[in-house]
Amino acid sequence: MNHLNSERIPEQFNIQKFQLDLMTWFQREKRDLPWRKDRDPYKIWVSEIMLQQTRVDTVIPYFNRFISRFPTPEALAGADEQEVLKEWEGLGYYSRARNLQSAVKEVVEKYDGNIPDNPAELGRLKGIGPYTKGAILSIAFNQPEPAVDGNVMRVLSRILYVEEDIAKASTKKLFEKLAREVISHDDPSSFNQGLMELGALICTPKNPQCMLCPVQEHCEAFHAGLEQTLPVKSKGKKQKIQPYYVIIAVNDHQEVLIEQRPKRGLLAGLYQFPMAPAEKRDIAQLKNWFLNEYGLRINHLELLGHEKHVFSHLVWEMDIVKASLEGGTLSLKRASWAKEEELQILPFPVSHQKIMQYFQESTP
DNA sequence: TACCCGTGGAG
DNA sequence: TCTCCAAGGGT
Repeated sequence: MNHLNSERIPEQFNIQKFQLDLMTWFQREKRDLPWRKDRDPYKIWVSEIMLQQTRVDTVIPYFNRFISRFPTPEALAGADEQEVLKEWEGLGYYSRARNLQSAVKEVVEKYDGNIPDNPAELGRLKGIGPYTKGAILSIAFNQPEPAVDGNVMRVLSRILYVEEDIAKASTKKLFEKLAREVISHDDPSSFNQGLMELGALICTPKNPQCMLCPVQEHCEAFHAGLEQTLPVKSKGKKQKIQPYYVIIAVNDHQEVLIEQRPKRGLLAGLYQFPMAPAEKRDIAQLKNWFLNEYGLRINHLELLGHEKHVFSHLVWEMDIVKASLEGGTLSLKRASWAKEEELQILPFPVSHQKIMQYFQESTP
């Protein structure tokens, strides 16, 4: 059905020399990163989860704080989930944090705190997919397992002239086969990290620095003058726009109304200010909606401003309104009143940290 | 398979 | 301002 692996490797491709050139360059040029100070599998694991779809510069401070707070699998396993989410606040893709803690708990319970060093057990842990499994096995345990991420697909697509669409999920399997063929068995850690480091520093998506490339002589795309056209990557679809009213409701004690988001889905388990879908909803309907949802009567509404927040797959257009409530004790539902100090302890998504600014500026 | 799931930086 | 993204995984 599909071609044999060897058909994808050019006849004249010198695997040994390629490995040597790549790893020699990596040893000389590798960045001094916090998770490269030792080979603690736990730290490698945490770093790999944080680095998923996230830039190195963004991760560094989060990694340092996280490891300082949870230095061992036992420390993370014993922490409150809310505390873990607070450490993850602002990093995005929050299910990573939940899955990481869940998997670490399993490691502590089933493996006495020792991270598994085999593909089967490691790959069964929550949040560890094919890439992360290979990264941990190669970097922490020096096993010759492929770790194919976006960097590796881009680099190998150019080196070996692969024209398959790297945006398709099925294409990753092809690159895993190719990586398995060219990986160094002497130093799988340096080889895999070298491939990724090359993708991050030299073989970049736009304007690759071929003149500085340590494996230029091995690169099919460069020889063809087509390094700019590879890899082939189809475009994603546009984000859907969602309009909302975000309500800042303050009581007589200068407490503000907040709620926890559902345990599943977008921003799961994080806190937020009440949000009303604004689709075809006027002020009267908004007051009615608020009464139904929270059991509180709005007296007057004041528009404080507008914020746009862009997610990977959707956009929130938020009108921020301050609600003055009718006096007296009413039957509060669903949400709760929070003091200023609680807002600092609970995890909020960045979109609602923006709202928090409005609250703090409106109440001296 | 296609879609869901965040954020901030670069050009 | 707009587009593309950055060391993916879950469902």
